[in-house]
Amino acid sequence: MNDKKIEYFSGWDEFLHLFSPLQVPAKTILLEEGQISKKMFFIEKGCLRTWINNDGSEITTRFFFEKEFIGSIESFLNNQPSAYSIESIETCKLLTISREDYFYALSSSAELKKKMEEHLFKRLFKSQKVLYSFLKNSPEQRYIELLIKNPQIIQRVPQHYIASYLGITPVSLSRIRNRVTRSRH
Amino acid sequence: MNDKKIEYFSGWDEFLHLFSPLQVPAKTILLEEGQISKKMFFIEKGCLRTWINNDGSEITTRFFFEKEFIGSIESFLNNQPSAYSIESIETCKLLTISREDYFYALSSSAELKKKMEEHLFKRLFKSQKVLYSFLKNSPEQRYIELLIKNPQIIQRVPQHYIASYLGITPVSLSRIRNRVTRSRH
DNA sequence: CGAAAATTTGATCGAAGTCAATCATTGTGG
DNA sequence: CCACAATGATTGACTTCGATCAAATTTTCG
Repeated sequence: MNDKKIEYFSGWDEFLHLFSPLQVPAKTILLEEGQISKKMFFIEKGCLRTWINNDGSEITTRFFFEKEFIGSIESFLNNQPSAYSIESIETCKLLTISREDYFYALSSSAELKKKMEEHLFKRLFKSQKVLYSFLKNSPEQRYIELLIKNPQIIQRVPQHYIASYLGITPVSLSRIRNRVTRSRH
Repeated sequence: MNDKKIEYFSGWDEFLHLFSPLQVPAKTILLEEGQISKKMFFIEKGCLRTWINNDGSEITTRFFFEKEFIGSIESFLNNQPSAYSIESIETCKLLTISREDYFYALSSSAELKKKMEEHLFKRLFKSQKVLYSFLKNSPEQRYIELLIKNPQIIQRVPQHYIASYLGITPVSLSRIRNRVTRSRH
């Protein structure tokens, strides 16, 4: 592992040996809804999504990109079935760590433990903010917000995933895109 | 304070002296959006709501009832402006605790600290579940869900607050209620 | 009781859903 | 590397449902 990787891992430096590399093609399911999460993944390259099943149709709940950790924390921490699936969107280079090693690292480093707590906090706020956006805004407004705040999602992710993330159908998203780009002519 | 109250407070028993009682009439604002939270409230009697401002119109984000703590935890913990306001819906009997005393209690009791962490977790999951409900369900389905899972909200809270909580207008909620009760005839 | 607030009802509009067809892009095997 | 199949995105026609504006009715509360 080179220095660049180490930089991503502030706090994790001394535990690099606990991670093992994993390369997966697009559309690989790393964790299935209902299963208990045994691993966390650090994304070196590529992007992934989490999704929940809704009567056979998939609803994407979040996207993840380079330098982020992805995993079903709730499942991982409480040893409970995951509420969602994790799937690669692109070919991904990942670093995986087992449940045991993850907890070992956390228990060995107060710094990591604190980071973990902060991370959970941030997720809570983020989740609240997304919810507020649903309460406040129309699908079109949410799309425009995404376009401004998370352009890489628009650029890298297939549209039908984005549609379900916005709570609408691919057909409606296509029409919204048409409206929006037209009005910016 | 009688035994009944103490029972609500499992973990807080030894810190009862840090709380002071407060009675407020309906529609009293206990914390205003943008201000830094100085207090947490334990609800002995009554119900309250949190709400955010959206271009002058209020959007209710959550309801709180007896035996719950209410406060802007994010503001409280990080000493930052609150994202939402806190307001009584009914006349309320509250127990208030200051920021300082709250932290003092938490630092004195590992049990309380653990409870606090678990509480934050639960909030995260709850927030996610509500978000998933918005992604999966129509306003009508969300109303029916509320009717089944949180009947006391329907019973005790004025409809226009519930409407904004569901992400719709009071007019639409009235029509949904009409449809739903009609179909159950 | 009477005023204010909340809820209901009516009419109309617009945006998202659905179904279906077409067009574009991607990816795979010969 | 091309051909063709599969998948994804767009467009059209139509339906449904929530938003809006306005008025009427009911409830709440001083």
